[in-house]
Amino acid sequence: MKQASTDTALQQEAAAAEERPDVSIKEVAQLAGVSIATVSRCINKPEKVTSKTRLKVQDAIRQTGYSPNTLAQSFRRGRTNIVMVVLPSVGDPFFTAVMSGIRVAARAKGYSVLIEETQLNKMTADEIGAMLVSNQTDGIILLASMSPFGNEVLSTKSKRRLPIVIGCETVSPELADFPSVHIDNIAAAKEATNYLISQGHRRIAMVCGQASSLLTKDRELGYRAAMKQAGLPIEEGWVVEGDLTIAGARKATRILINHGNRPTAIFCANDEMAIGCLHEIKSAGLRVPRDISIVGFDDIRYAEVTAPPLTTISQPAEEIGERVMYRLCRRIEAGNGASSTPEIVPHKLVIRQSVAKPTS
Amino acid sequence: MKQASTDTALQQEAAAAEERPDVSIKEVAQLAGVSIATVSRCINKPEKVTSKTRLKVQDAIRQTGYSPNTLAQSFRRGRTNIVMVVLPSVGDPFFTAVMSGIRVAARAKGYSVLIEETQLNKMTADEIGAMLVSNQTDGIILLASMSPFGNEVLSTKSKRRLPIVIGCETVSPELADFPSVHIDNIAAAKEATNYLISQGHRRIAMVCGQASSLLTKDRELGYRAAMKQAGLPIEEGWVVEGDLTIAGARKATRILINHGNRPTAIFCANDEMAIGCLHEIKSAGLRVPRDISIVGFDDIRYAEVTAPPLTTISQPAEEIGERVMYRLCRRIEAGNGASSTPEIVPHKLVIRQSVAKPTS
DNA sequence: GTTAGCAGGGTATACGTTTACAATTGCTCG
DNA sequence: CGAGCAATTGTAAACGTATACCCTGCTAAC
Repeated sequence: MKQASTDTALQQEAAAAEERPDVSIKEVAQLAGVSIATVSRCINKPEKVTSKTRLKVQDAIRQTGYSPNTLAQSFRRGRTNIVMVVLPSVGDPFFTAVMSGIRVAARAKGYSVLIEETQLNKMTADEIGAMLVSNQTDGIILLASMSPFGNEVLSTKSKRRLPIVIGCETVSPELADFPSVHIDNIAAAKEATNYLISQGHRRIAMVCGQASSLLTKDRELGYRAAMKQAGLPIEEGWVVEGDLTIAGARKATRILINHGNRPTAIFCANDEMAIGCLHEIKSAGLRVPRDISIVGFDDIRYAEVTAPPLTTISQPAEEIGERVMYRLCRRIEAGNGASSTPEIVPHKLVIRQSVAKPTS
Repeated sequence: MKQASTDTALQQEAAAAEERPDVSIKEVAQLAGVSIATVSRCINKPEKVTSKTRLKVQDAIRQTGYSPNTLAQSFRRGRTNIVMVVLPSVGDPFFTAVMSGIRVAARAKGYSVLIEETQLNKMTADEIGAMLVSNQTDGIILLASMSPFGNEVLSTKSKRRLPIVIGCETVSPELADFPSVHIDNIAAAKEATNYLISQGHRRIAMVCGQASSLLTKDRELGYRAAMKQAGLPIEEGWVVEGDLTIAGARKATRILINHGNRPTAIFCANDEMAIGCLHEIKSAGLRVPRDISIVGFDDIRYAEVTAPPLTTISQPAEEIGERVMYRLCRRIEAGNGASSTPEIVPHKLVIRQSVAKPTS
């Protein structure tokens, strides 16, 4: 009896010291008078355990303030419940929208998400490799093209059976065995360009992204296809490269404004650049859309609050995020058995006020 | 000899099967003809090993395509080299700028970063707790106030010695033992308000953030202080709550526009809302700054491309991010011994064109 | 030539969990 | 009442790494 009361005191003490950093399953087992296996089962497969012992164990857990050591669990189970998403830049509102979608799906499935940027501090292929190799993650979502780093990195990981899915980015043929979800960038860019053409524009320029970005490369392809189809020439110097940022686009736009044969419309590979473009045109004392029309791409949330509001291609960003995350989950659960057909989601041309009929 | 050549063949095969998922340190040791301890030392403390054996081991590593199991390492060492950052929303350009700073510091220090949002799907206190408890991280950076969830969560973790630092957010007294880095929000808001007053405004309203956000609460405090100091009244209904989003601000602004005693200037608790405010005013057929002046807060990169460009308070976002990450590192390395004095970084009023003298 | 010192490498244990397998208990049914 | 079976619990091994400790052999100082 005396002994028992001492025990109780000790328990109280343990309870007071709540959340000591070092309570392990062992102490819980001891306190509950069961084996560690039983404690483990109580937590992971409660149905495998008598309600009586379960109660004992739950009490002990409460008293010790025990919570399982996630590191040990990850180690033992071989999974971390963390997924990595690789994107060009967290600053781009479009990608953050996709991230939102990813995140809600991740939460639903019990995953945390680790974010890596490729754009920031231009990573080397080695760094990318190192990044992918550190198996702290159960899978990877690529929102950024890895092609600048060589796709071998990917196939290597693929061999290692680390699930990878691709979002937004068009998938190059050699990566066809990765699931992907994205819009039809070529068709969308074509649609944007055709809209300008339908408004009477003939001198249409483009501010595209870096060559390294497949995604924007596709948009350039769509633009060129539309121009060709309409029998319109693309003058030397009408396709200039921004770097997907406002500043880059301003520089690019200045070139277009000073072009001997100034375009009456500019198609930008994303809205971020369209905003830069818009601002640069206004800074030059020209007016949008009267002097130059602009079409953007992505329909970020700032697109409708610019002056004038931006005509642009809208992508279902959150939806892409959710879908891509679910695809990844399927890959994690079912292995390479899970389907790898690309999932094409619909885009939409959103007409606002940055396009008018040309005056010249 | 024959045996040897067979071995070689096997090695080649292993090399071909590069990156098999299951090469462990054991196989490397066997191939190199040393113990696993030596292999481990070669990797972690190369100076503790003869260059001859080091070479042997490195060869073996190359041939097997071995890379250490990060999960096992984390488990053994008790650290993951992952830090978590908790912020209200990844969509806000200000926070993504802070994230950039965090990320460069993290990269420099060899950390990955895990992101959690509080705003998205309103988390419950329990969820927050669970989030913090999963010890997959070596430390936490809080860019969002935890006060809506009760600060006990934090003190609990603190007891567990999980390093926590606070960024951007003003630190409430009971959390004073956490290091923090932020601007003086009250002073900055005062400065913004005083600028409006100096331009002749007397009817100044404010669009503030949710009550749950200490950060924006401080800005409201600064605004009120400046008004009081200038002897200006704050009419009933002049302080309206946005939710830090464009949409929320538009709703709030509509109320202000329709106020019986319409303000001639509006101070917004962040730029995101200032953009919404700006747009709503223009939608109502009024002009900025002629009819209503606007001052924002944060100086996000869109602030200079609005029409008119936004007068706002600039924070050194990237710098805050870097500093806060370094503070966290010090906490991780030195424990609670590391200093916990708040680090105040300078803000700056950036005058653009959204403020004019009042006409009425 | 002997020994202290030391550096390099091996042996073996521990980290906290999960789980296959063994052992025990309790129960049912003949 | 005992055999057999199912349900429950215990035992112990394993995951891959890092490291404390020990052993070996070499060098240098006397």
